[in-house]
Order: sequence, then C-alpha cells, then structure tokens
Amino acid sequence: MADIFKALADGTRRALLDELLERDQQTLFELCSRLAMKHDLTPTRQAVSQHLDVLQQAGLVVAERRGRYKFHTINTAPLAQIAERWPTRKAGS
Amino acid sequence: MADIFKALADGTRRALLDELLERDQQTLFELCSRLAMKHDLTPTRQAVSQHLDVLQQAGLVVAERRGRYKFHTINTAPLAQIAERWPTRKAGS
DNA sequence: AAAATAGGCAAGTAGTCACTTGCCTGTCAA
DNA sequence: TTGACAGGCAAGTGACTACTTGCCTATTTT
Repeated sequence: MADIFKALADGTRRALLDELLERDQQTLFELCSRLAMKHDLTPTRQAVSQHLDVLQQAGLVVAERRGRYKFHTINTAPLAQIAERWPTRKAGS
Repeated sequence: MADIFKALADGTRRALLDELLERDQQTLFELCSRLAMKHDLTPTRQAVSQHLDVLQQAGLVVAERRGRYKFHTINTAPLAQIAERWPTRKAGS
C-alpha cells in the first residue's frame, strides 16, 4: 500500500498516468515525447523508464513486451483503496 | 494538488490520518502517544508537529487553538480529487 | 509569582529519491 | 550481416526530506 502513495508522490509519474489514461499501450519513447509536448517535462529516457518501474511496482501500470517494443497500460484498480481508507465522515458518526 | 500526494507519501502522516479518523479534536501530545501505542511509531514531538504542518498545508487536517491546547481535525474532502482524476475505465471507452 | 504544561522556532544531519551518464542487450530492416 | 532502433543495467550526483537537538513563548495551575 505504501508503494501506491510513493508512486503518486511524484509529478512526472502522475503525468504519465494522465497520458496512459488518454491512450493505452504506449511505448517508452511515445511517453517521453508526450511528456515533453503536453506537460513541458523533458527528463531523459532512463528517468522515464525508472518512473515506469515505480508505477509498475505499485501495480498502477502493467507492461507487456512484444518483440522490440514494450507497451504500457494503466491500472486504476489500486487507487480505490485510497477512498476506502479515509471515507467521508457522516455527521454524528 | 501536489501537496496532497506529498502529504500522503509518508507512513507516519497516514497513521496520523488514521488516528484522527477514529477520534477528532486530538492534541499534539495525544497523537504522539497514540502513534506509539497503536502503530509502534516513536518519533519526537517536534517530528509529529512537522508532520501535522504538512497535513495542514495539504488541507487534510484543520487545527484550532483553544487556550493552551491545539485541537486537530481530519478533512477528507481533498481525497475525493484522487479518484476523480484517474477514474476506472469502462471497456471500449 | 513560580512551576508545570502545551506547543513553536530554527539549525544541523542522515537517508532517500529523481536524474544523469555511459555502456550493454535484444530486435528488426536493408 | 550490419546498422539502426527500442529498451535495460548500474554507478554517481544533487536536492529534498524526515528527524533530532536545543532553546524559546504562551497558557495554566498551585
């Protein structure tokens, strides 16, 4: 569970999730160029790769290798735990 | 919005939110002893105070000073933004 | 008034983390 | 088969951050 929050703590990783939500099955290079275009983020390829590793370890991203390419997909399921942990309090409860 | 994720990135701060969800209007000393009792966390009073500052800056905790005491209250409202940002994808959308 | 209690301020430290650099592996096209 | 392309590994660096230490202010209590 701690991995999820660690993963979300970084702005670049949140931007990656935003991009993957718009378009699934993106490769490392595609995500790099999209970060630069739409978010004015220009980290190196290795930096983005490391971010994707963190997101994968948190279960927020799933990667699948096909030949020379590696396609990344978002998985929003773990985020549900956040809202469940600190639910909105009802008056008098 | 970045402040919310930064605040949630630390385990001690998440434990503080857990405690405040169980019982509102707790003071700094109360929270310190509860961290030690229930979570096996033994940071100093100053460390906990700094954590509460971070939570306050993120809007997750509201503090009110009455005389010698300062009472802390949880505010779960900002957490709703998380689920809204990366909603569960429907098949084919 | 004096001691005790609740909390605040500020500097220093150690560990973590994002990022880069340099080189290597695997896959496909010409 | 050779060059180009997609990605991986690993060490090093700088900034950030959680934490402590020491001292201070304010509010009660006796």
